[in-house]
Amino acid sequence: MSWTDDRVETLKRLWAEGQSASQIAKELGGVTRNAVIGKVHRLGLSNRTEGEEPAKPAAAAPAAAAAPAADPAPAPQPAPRAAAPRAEAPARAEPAAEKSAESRAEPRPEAPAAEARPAAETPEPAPAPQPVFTPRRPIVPAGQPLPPQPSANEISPEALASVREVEKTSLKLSLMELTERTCKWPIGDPATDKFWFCGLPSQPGKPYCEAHVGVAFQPMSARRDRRR
DNA sequence: CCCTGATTCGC
DNA sequence: GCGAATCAGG
Repeated sequence: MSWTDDRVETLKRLWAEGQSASQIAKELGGVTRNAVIGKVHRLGLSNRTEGEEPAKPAAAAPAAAAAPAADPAPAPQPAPRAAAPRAEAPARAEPAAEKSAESRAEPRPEAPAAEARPAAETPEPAPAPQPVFTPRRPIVPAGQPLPPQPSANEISPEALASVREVEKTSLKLSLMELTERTCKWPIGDPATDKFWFCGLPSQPGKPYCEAHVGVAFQPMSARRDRRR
């Protein structure tokens, strides 16, 4: 396979989305992750710190240089390995007044209809997973602002939200694409085209990714526990 | 071990 | 330019 204009375009897009080289390689097909990485570098889009120059302070000034008067940068801040890939911010005017909102407490990132279904009864979680375009967010681990809730046995809303988030970033693999290390959690309706498998890295020895392991392996039904 | 990207270097 | 091999890290 060669790097046709089309494939390069796809590469750029996926890379910008934050997909890993191996994932991109798999989607493109016919290339290895090395090829992808190599191409990425050749294209010069290895580091996506757009709008922010790496600021390579030419600290290698010859010793002959006299006293630099005032030392400006006291904290060199060793460039972090690789900035987390963030989605393109919606180019918007930035009113200075925006700052006040900064102190606001976050009103909870997502709160979709967290219908508490009967535990791990049915594997089909999302009734209608719309193929919405995801801006590639780094999976919020759903912290733990809410300690213990009523039933410690139920799937927490956070967990459900987390799962939904994860499913947005699922690789949507087909049956054939599943391997021993991809999450095999089914998403969507098998009777329709909107069906695929999660495909995210599975937990070692488990059939599902971390998020799905969490909802798949419940400690038995939460209800009817009081029975004695 | 699994994975990640980075780099090298023969082709 | 390409990408396998290798390196370096998580």
